[in-house]
Amino acid sequence: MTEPLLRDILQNHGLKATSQRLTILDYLMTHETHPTAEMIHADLTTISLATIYNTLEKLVDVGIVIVIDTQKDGKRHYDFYGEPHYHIINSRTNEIIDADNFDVKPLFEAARQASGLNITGFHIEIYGVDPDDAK
Amino acid sequence: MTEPLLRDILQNHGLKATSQRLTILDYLMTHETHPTAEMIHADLTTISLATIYNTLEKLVDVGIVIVIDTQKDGKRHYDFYGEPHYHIINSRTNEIIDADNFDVKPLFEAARQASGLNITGFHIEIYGVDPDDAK
DNA sequence: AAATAGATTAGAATAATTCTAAAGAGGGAA
DNA sequence: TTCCCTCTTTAGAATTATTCTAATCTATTT
Repeated sequence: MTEPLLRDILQNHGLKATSQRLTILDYLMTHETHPTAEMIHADLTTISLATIYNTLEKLVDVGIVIVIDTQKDGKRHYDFYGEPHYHIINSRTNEIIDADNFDVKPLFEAARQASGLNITGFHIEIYGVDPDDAK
Repeated sequence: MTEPLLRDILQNHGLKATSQRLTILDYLMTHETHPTAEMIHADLTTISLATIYNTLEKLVDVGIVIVIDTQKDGKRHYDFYGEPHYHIINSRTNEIIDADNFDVKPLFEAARQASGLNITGFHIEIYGVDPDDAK
């Protein structure tokens, strides 16, 4: 991704555009691997692990990135959240697939009715298994 | 809850009905607090923390209990999952509300189409804020 | 260019969770 | 009922993902 645009994304969300943040954001936008902090650090070795964590926290706070806890490996996975989407997780392989072929408006309305809250976001994980996996 | 039924729940899922498991399952079924392992241990002091963790893992494996990661306190919260439902989380207070006024069939069908997997379960967390909270 | 609020860093600290290996107990078989 | 075997429980140690510290650096504003 071109640098000026990444810069704008950060600044539009009130974050200083440091070189580390530009690098990490670019990494997240160009990888569909749903990486952990450690995985990012393994690829971006010049950035300290503390900065990886700090930056991810900021990006999550402003809503650019979301956290997925697959609850299988005890680590948090991070996902660039440019367009709202949901996740389909293969229970055998733990592979995470992004999907957006579902309209969340009815769900939001149901949640508003049930809680009285103004709905601000959602996380959806759907679990499945390969049809030809034995049982 | 009456003991024989708890026993059946465990045995129907292939788990031995130990007294610790009966106690923990009863606790989960009678508390809507979405407790952490530590919270359960604080109330059931005679059961070791390792057993709390071991038991929760088993209950999650067989699908009686699910994990909610609110991603706010770094701890896993556990929820008896007798009837499928989704969660509405107040972003200010981190309160977790159970709700079931939503039909997941269309979502399951969308996920099946997107992934080709046989869908086995779901986790949905909807985030919201109190309408009269300032901004 | 200077000022400053915020960011980065290495390394230490924290704490949730998992592991170990020894002792105990369900539940099926006879 | 009693035996037996496999699975469970336990205390405490170990692990490790994440957070903290406090010193140094830098992006942005004036």
